[in-house]
Amino acid sequence: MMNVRTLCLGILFFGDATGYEIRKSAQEGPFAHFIQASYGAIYPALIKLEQDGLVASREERQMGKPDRKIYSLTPAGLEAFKAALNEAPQDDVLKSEFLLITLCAELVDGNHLSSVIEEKLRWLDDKIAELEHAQHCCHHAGSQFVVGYGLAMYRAKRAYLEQNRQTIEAIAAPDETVRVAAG
Amino acid sequence: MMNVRTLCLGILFFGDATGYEIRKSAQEGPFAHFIQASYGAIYPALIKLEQDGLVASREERQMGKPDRKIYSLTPAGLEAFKAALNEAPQDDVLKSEFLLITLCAELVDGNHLSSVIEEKLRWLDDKIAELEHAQHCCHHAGSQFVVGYGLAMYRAKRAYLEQNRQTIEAIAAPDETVRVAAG
DNA sequence: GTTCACATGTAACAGGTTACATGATTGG
DNA sequence: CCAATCATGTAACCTGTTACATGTGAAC
Repeated sequence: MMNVRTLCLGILFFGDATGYEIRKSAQEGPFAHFIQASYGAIYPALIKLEQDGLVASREERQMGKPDRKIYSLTPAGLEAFKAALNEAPQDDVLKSEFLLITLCAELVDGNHLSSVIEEKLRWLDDKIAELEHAQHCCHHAGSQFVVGYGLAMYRAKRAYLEQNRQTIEAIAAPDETVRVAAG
Repeated sequence: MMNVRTLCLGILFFGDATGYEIRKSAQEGPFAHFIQASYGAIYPALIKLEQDGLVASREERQMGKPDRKIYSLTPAGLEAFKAALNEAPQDDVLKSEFLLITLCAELVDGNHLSSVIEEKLRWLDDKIAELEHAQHCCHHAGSQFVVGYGLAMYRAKRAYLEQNRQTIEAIAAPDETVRVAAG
């Protein structure tokens, strides 16, 4: 169910948008933490969706900027989206290179491990700040729920990481070990 | 970096295993929450890894059961794995149909939404129990860290979900709305 | 007797990503 | 002047999934 098609329908449910804007919603913004898609997937999906009558487009000429093609959900599109939502969801999937690195900390250069952790903490701080901001701006119930869910998750990760980083940093490989081995 | 190849090397780092066992590690067990792979990806990957000299295999005949091909990491394989770990990790990726459903709760049948939430709670309880068990069994620092991380995450999700479910259940579509619309 | 766990492998297919192609305007 | 943002789209490619093919023994 959760392919780029459904994703486009979902974003259009919240308002008309161009392919460019849909990709931005999937890349940044408060819902980016559980959604992702690239141009190469979105544009063909929108074309197909229009052929299937689930979305409609109107073109808009702009001065200076390129023309934009604004898509909107058709009644049939809304029904299709509803139908997708009312199916049983698949299990959530997390892919984390970060956790693989921490899992095998003894094979990782101490400096590298620390910098990876620092970066992760900074990234989490950014996300938390972004979601806290979104929480105060948006008053749609579903959005608030999802943003709150993300916040709870990120805060838990951040707290755990800060409190337990030393357990893996202690077993990380000293500088030279890895440098020699890799050479 | 985190493709099935690297995943196989990672699992073999913890001990020799067959393709069947590698897939089990990726599917169930304490690391399943950030790793995934199917037979169709693992077996070809192992064959390729052996051609590249990163793993070695020995065959074992068994009475009653099919023969098994036990793979182990070669020194070159260990170096390749180390090199992968010492690169900058890509951002974690979460795909969640569950969150898309909650985001658009007003389009979802109330009964369906509640049953999806109940199922999610049960799933989280199972995972939490599994990880709590793993925490007491395994004394490897990296494993403990990763299991603890997963626990912190799942507990935060569970608590948030239980405390906030009514905010979306309140706006879910009453029974008939969806049934009529979908018909 | 039928389903599950063990065990390996292939092939068709789906679903995406990355890079390319194009081009104007604005801000540093 | 160079980079970034806006804006759409294609094509080659990669990676992985699902389903198929095959077979035994144990448990229910």
